[in-house]
Amino acid sequence: MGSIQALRGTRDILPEETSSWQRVESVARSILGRAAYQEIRTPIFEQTDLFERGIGEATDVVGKEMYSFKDRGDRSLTLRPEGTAGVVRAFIEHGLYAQGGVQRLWYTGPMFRYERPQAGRQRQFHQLGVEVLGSVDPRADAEAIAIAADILRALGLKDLHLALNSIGNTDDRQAYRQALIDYLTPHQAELDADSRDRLSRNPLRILDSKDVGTQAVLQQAPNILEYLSPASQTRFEQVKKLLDTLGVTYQIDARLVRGLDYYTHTVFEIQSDNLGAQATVCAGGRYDGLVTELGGPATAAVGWAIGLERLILLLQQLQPSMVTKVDFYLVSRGEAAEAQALVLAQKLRQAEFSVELDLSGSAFGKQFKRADRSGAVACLILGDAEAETQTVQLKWLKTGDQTAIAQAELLSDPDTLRQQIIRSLNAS
RNA sequence: GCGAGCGUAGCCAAGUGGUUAAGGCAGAGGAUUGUGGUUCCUCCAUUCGGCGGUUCGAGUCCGCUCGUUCGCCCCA
Repeated sequence: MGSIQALRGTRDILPEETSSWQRVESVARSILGRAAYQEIRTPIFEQTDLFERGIGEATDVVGKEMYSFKDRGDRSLTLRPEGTAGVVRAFIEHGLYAQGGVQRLWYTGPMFRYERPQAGRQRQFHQLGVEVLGSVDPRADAEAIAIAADILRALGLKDLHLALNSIGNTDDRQAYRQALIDYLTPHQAELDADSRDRLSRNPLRILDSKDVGTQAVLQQAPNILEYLSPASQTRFEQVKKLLDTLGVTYQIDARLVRGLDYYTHTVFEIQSDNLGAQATVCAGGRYDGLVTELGGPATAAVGWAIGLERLILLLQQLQPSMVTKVDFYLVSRGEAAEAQALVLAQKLRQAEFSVELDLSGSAFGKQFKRADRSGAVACLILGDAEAETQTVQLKWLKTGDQTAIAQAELLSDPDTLRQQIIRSLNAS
């Protein structure tokens, strides 16, 4: 192709798809609003440092997936690869902690990671996420998880499962990490190359390797849940009990570790079997250390993010998106009539009807064909004869009934007109 | 970064060495110069992602390249 195309890993969301996106946003917005979450909008790029410190230098996201560049002032900037770091930065920068209590925030927008695109994964993708800052209470974890489940359910999604785990506090994880290294080191030869590599760098990540040999070795590996301190254990028990009480079903997955360094205690993923290799639609957890890590006061926090492309993939498996249809399709021909039609269209719109004005100037026959295809409820016809008398033909496309009516009269009683439209829509 | 598959019109496609690149949808015009969803007619790719090679001859074979899809890594 000689012409310019969208960059690898990016794509256009065309009109036939935008209604799905709008539906997701409006469902999420209303559920979050009822739970007292407030929207926050942060910049799409930040100082590179923020992500390096927040997400962790050893993670793949920071190590090889960031879109980083120098600006004209020689500052290193990065297109945000996830939403939490920016929200926490704003939380600290604006002293939101000073307002006391708990901050419940949500956001949505594009994220960027330099990866090879595949099913459910792009370089520019969109997330909708929440961050609950300022509570250690296990109820905060349970509430956040329940709300995520609510949003997915309200959208009609089924066959999702919630995988849950606790990775404890920093000390717990340190102890477990050592135990895992001790166990795996003698088995090094049986591990796949990637896992062998991670043994020194990031041993926890070996747990979710897809390699069968590695998985076999892991069968006998120590379980992280047995390395939790009594306090961490109690905390995890509380979260589980609260989810039970809420009727949220989950499976414990002791192999579930997340890829970003900031997680502590509760971690979870909501997965689908219908997404190919990238099964996770929503993921999150607790991150009690991140706010201090980024220079703020000690603040406990939980959050999650939904991958919107993946969500919409699932939605479209349920039902193809539908095109919005218009009340009136306005057909006109002849100079005077075309001018009157433009005015009539505007007046109808001001009266809150939806109107599509045919601009083609082609023969009436062609315009009718388009009226039909547009799915409009009724067609308005304005030709020389109507222009002369300031009237318009009103034709109900379902029945073919047609009457002449003065333009002024059409606009004089919008309520009756609206009822007629509804009646026509309901008639099969 | 690695592996595999695939690139023919706006979309779905047939074609697997001989040249006039099927067909369908969508689109444009007409039969019907002011009445749709049916029908009928006409038009709609000097060219097969790009470049180079093999051959008398390439959409078809080979090489490279770009794009895309799926998988690995990793993640939402």
